[in-house]
Amino acid sequence: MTEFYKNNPRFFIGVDCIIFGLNKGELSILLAKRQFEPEKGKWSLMGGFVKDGESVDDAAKRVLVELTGLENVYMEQVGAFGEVDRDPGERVVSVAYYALINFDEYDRLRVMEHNAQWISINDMPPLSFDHPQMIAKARELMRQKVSHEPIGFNLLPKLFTLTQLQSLHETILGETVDKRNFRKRISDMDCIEKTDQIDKTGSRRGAALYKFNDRIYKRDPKFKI
Amino acid sequence: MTEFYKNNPRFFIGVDCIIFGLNKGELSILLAKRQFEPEKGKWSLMGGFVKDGESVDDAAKRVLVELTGLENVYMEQVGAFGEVDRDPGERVVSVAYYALINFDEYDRLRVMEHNAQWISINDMPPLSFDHPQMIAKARELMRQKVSHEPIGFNLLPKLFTLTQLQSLHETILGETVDKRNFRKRISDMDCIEKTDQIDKTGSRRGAALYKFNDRIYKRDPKFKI
DNA sequence: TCAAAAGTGTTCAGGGTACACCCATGG
DNA sequence: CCATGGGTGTACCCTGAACACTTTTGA
Repeated sequence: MTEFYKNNPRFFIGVDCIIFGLNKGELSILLAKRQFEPEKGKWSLMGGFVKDGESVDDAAKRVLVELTGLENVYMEQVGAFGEVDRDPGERVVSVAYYALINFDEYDRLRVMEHNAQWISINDMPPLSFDHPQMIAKARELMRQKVSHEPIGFNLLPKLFTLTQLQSLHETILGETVDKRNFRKRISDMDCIEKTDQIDKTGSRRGAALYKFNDRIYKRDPKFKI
Repeated sequence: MTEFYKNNPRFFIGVDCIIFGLNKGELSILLAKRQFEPEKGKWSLMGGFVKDGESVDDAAKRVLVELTGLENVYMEQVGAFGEVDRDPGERVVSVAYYALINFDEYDRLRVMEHNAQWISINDMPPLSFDHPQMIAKARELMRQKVSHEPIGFNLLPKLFTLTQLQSLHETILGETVDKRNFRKRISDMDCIEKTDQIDKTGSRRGAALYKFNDRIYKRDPKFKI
């Protein structure tokens, strides 16, 4: 190692995952009650440390797999959080990521083993460290993206009703939208296809199930909701 | 330190600053030819290492002051770059920031002492490490922001002509805009005020000089160009 | 007198928004 | 038969886009 590097200090680098899922129609985050100090007893994002020989992105993916068993999940970096005292235990610079997972597919056992629970974003308990800021920034990034890129489908089942899709968008955007206008925009988009299947669980009448067609989207990546 | 932390490795944490300025009307970045290995001879963003007891944001501000003498500069975090081999010399995780500075105000001497030069973004030389990706992401973030928030004025003199402002926006957005439509939008915004001064350097006829009124903007923070 | 940049309005189309009622079904 | 969510069309407004000529003045 050259002189250039070795006069500088080294730091722990953490990753924190803001894992979004739709729990009974409610946009929720996987949180765990901390089992150890510092901030034992507060709720906390799922995190870990970057290992030797592991990229920061890979560390985040590893944390996600350890907790949910899911690979190839949609993830975005939220940013680095580097205040000196952000972790009262030790100096840790943390890189936050958000992930959008399909609620039907994750490994229940792993989540239980980590004492993690789904908490609705409308019902956040006190959180440790700077995790509230991480979540706020993640939600803002998601909000900016959801209207222009088809990321919302990562949160929905493969087949979904338009009411589910609209409700998800309303939650992410934080505002209601007109049902007819919403459906008009949907029907203008080739990449959202009606199937011949019907969902009978949400209403007596039943609602048509739709699916997102990635191939069509890739061929003509326009998207506007 | 608890067991929880101490089994994890520590890393150098770098900061890299993408310093934008308007050099003779050209959007440019301060770059330095690397004086030492690794990648000696290639061009490089201005960077440094996070020190003990210093936040990551503060490290970026320190690098900016060391190079330009400027404080209270507009800066945004671009993100963390954490690939294992991104720096061939040593494992360094780097957090990139972009800064928008007023070209009239920086300290020429400091820049010279660091062998830094302004290079137009249209004329980028080969850059070291993952600096091209950092610049690309910074430009994308700036592009997203410039139409909705008044950040462009950080790059302009206190008094500027509408032609200068339009040209800046065109450079950042990467597309030309109609002069009349642009000026119509400007005149709709109370926070951009015409002064009674005239710039005679850009044309024979002379162009009215405008200024950005931060107080008015803060009172009614709407902005749309 | 001419080159070079500053400055100025109108028209049109398309997208976005507002809005209310009937349908199908299970209980 | 009724409660519940599913599904549908139109009219208007307004924003955004296109577009060309006159003015000023230093050289």
